[in-house]
Amino acid sequence: MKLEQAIQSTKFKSETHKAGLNILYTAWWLKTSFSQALKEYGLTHEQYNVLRILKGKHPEQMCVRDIACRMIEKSSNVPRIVDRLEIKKLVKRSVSSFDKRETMIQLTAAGLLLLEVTTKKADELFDMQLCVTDEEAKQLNELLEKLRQKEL
Amino acid sequence: MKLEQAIQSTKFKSETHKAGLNILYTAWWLKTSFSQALKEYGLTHEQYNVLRILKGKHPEQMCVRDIACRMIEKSSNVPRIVDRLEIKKLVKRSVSSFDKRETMIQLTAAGLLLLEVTTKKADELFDMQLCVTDEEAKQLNELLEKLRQKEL
DNA sequence: AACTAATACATGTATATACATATAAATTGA
DNA sequence: TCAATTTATATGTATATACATGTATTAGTT
Repeated sequence: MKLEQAIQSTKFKSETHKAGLNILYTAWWLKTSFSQALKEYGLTHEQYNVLRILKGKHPEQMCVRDIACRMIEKSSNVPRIVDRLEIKKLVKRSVSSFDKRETMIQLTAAGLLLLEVTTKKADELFDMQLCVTDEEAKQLNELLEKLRQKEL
Repeated sequence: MKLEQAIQSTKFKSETHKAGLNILYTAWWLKTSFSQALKEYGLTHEQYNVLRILKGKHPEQMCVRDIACRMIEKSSNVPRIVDRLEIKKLVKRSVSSFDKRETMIQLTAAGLLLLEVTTKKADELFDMQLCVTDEEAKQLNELLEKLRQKEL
């Protein structure tokens, strides 16, 4: 669907301005289908993201700060997301012996299992939902990274 | 910044998978600088979005549903965003005389004034922050719209 | 060692997102 | 016409985002 239809607006200040809105809309669209797919497993996409990050180091533990800096949305409140994962017994908290300020997080067996199932679903969704060739995806990645030259 | 640095991850299942994450990250990045710019005016970017939509029809009024379907994030709770704008006297609510179920929303003079100032700021930000040529932006728009072929 | 600053995390608050439910008004159709 | 359905909005709840503050621990300085 054209952006014009999606947000019922036809006049944009420039192609660049339109690109900005197009990125925001596409991200919403992607997040929505992703969340939908995770719903039957009782996970939000932020919770899934934390589990994925933990998997990267598993069976090692990770501290909250290390998780936070790997999150897509940097302003995520990781302690609170971990709270919810802990209630569901998908992760385990423990105080670091190195540095008692640090809380170490580790996937449980249940977390690992759930992650395997949901990852399969999530990967399928990405492949199905995103209709671009490998070459186009590469081009898209280059354009997005150029666009973000000016850092925060 | 490369996505790899941004989320400290080097292995992606495919270029397409990376593109998905890249879109999500870029949207977060854009939303963040946008919100930052609006902050000194006491507006969130959703509140700004509603004001912009209202401006499109001003001085006519719009009903909640019409605003909602023009929002970038379709799951936005427009009545609640309008609540906050109303408290700040930036918009005015009234019951439609056509259909008493509809609530009509209209920009106030204060809302219109604030919008003019913030729009200037926001447009400047878009121009400054998004480092692509017109041609690249056009390409980006085409790629995003192709990517979204499979609708929700 | 004791004081200060910095760090890591938890927690609090306001707003937003996502979705379910409630309420009132309009529409449909028997 | 009146009951049932649909529509428009409001409201409630859980989670997330964005940011400020609190608390414990570590690191740095004198």
